[in-house]
Amino acid sequence: MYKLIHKDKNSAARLGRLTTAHGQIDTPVFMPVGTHGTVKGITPKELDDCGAQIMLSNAYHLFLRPGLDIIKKAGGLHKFISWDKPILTDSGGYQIFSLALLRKLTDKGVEFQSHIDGKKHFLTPDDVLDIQLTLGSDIIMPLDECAHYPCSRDHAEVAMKRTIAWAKQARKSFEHKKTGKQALFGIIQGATYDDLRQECAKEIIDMDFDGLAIGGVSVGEPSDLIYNTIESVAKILPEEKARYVMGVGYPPDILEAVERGVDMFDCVAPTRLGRNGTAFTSKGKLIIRNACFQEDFGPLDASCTCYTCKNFTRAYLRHLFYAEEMLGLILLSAHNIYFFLDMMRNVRKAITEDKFVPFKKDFLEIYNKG
RNA sequence: GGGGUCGUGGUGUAGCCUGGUCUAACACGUCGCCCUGUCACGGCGAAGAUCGCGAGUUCAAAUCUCGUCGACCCCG
Repeated sequence: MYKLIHKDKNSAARLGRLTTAHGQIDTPVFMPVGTHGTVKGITPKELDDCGAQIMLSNAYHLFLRPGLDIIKKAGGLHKFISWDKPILTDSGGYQIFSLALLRKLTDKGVEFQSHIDGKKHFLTPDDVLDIQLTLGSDIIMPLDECAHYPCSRDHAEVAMKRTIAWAKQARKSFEHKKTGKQALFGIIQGATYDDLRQECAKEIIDMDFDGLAIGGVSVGEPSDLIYNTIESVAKILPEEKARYVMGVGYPPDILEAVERGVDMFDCVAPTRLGRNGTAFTSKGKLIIRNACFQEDFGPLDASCTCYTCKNFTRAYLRHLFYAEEMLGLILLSAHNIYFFLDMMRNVRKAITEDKFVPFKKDFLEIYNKG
C-alpha cells in the first residue's frame, strides 16, 4: 500500500504515497484527529478544502457511543460521518492508558468500565480488530499497551511483551478476515528503553504488517527522548513500509521526525489548542486571549492564507474568546488545522527538491524566534 | 421629623448574632501559563480589599458600643 517516491539527499526524510480504498495519500502526512467521528469544530467540507487527505477516528469511543449497530445501519463510518476520504482508526490502546483507573489488562485482552455509563466491557485484540473492520476503517490499528512516562523498565517490558502478544493475535485473525481493502498496522512499544524498542521493532517487523507505527511517545517525556526513540527505531524499519509516529506532535516535533524518516503523524494539538485559545503560527504559538491583542487588527498569521487569516483580526478573535462565542473556537481550530496541513505541503515540496534540511532550519528559526 | 436595613478587592456576595483559627472566603471579571494515538469550549496559577470614616470597649475588632457620612426602605 506504500510506495516510496523519493528520498531526500541530505536526511532520512522521504516522499511517498499510500494507496487505500478511499483514495491516495501523499506522505509525509498530518492526519487531523476526529475521535468521535468529527474533527472538533470543522466540517468535512472545510477539512477537505484545506487539504486534509485522511482523518483519524477512535474505535474505543465509537464502540461505546453510538455503538457499532448504528454505524453499521448507517452504512459504515464513512457514510455515517460523511467523509469519503481515508479514515485511520485508533484502537483504544491510548484510552486504556489515559483512562487508566477503569481498566484491567491481561494477555487475553482488556477489561474496562465505560467512562460514559460505567458498564463493564471485555475486549480482546480480536474484538478490537473486528470493531474496526466493521467501522470500515481504511487503516486499522491493533490493540496495544501504551506505557506512561516515566515508566519503570519492568513495566515497560511487560507492556511491550503484551503489545507483541496482542499484535500476533490481531495479525493472525486479520489474515483470515481481511478484505483487501483495509490495512492493518503494527505498533512498536518499549517506552524510552532502546533495547526494548529494538526487540519490539524486530518482532513487529517480522509479522509483516501493512505499515509500522511507533507508539508510546509524546506521553510526557522531554522532546529529545521522543527524537531519540524515533531515530533508533526508524533506522531499522523496512524502507517499503509506511512509518507512523502516533500522537506526534507540535510542528517542531513533526519536522524532527520527518527528518528521521517518518511518514505519518496525528495530534490533537491543532484542534485542542485551537479550542483553548492558542493558535499555531509561522512565528510560534500565539495565545489569543493575551491583552496585547486587544487592539491588534492584523491577522493571526500574516503569511497564512486560510479563511480565518484572510477574513478576521486578532482583536476580533480575542473578543470571540472572551465573549465565549463558539465561532472563536471554530476559527482558531480551522486555522490550526490549515497551518499543520500547509506545513506538510511545504515539507513534501522541500523533500521533492532535496531541500528538507534547509527548509526545516528556516522554519524552526522563525518559529522559535516568535 | 421618627423608625429600620445596609455599606467587605473591578462587580455581586459570605463572614458579624456566639470578638482571637480573618496574614479576610467564594463567584464572576482582569492578567499570565499549560495542553502531543482528545472523557478535554479544558486545566493551573497570579494580581487585586488597611472590611465607608472616626472614636471607644478589650490583651485582641470586619465582628461589640457610640458618633458620623452615604445608599435604600417604612411611618408621618
